[in-house]
Amino acid sequence: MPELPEIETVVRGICPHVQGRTIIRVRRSKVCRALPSAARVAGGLKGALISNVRRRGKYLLAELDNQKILMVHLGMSGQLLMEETGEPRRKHMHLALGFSKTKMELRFYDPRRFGKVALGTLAELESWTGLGALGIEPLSSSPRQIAAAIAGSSKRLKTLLLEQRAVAGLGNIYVDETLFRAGLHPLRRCNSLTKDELSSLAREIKKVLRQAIKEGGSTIGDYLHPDGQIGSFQDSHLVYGRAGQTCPRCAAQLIKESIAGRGTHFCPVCQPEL
DNA sequence: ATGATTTCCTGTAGGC
DNA sequence: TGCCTACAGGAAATCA
Repeated sequence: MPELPEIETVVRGICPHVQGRTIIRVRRSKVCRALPSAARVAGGLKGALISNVRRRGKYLLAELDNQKILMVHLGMSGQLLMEETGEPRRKHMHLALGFSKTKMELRFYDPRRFGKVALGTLAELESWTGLGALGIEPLSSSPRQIAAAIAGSSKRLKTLLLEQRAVAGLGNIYVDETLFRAGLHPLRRCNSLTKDELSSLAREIKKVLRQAIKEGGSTIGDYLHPDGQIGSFQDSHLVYGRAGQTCPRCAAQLIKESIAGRGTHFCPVCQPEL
């Protein structure tokens, strides 16, 4: 499932291919989920030049020269791939952008269709999607700022971190990995953390995300780099997907239970409740 | 306000 | 091999 490190990898991967290029061709599928509508998005993209590509939380934002922004959220199974125009499309391609001066096409695949595409001004995108309610960017915030964003809430750690409203970009994998590394039980209330625990959590969030980006993200199931390569951070997962195995820190068995509606992996010994 | 539950979807894995 | 069911989950909507 694409989270902050995966989106960051996608942004870095497609930016050199599309920045400064004009969109000369748009293809879309009937089931493409787009705001305000697939037809409006396709029409609005044609002829526009992409001036920059950046990331906010798990949203990819391609800024155009006409004041509008193409926003892509990969949802669960979305992929953005650069492929040659002549290369046959695989199943579930929802959008393809062809550019001037290159044979490479930007293709959006999304089998499970939890992804989203939108074209509008920043203000429009913020009102149409969760983009407007995003919390701070963990990688451009200090540990103190991250700690402050988490500290006041009465919510459970797992719930708050999945919500995107306090801190943006973490999903199920990185929340579990971060909480394990900080030695915190996912059901702990945010406002119950000591100063040291908050500080440790904030530092681990940054550390995990930075390392994951360095390793090209986690490929679990669908996620691929825009060039088709897989990430390798899954090899560095300490708890995610390792239920039943031995904790890398102690002798205990890692467990998985449903918390905040998500499969949650942790060590009952290293991450004590209360 | 919070939290639990449901919805959207398809591919994959498991049982038989 | 094939059929069936359960499960995975990001974000938004719904309900208690």
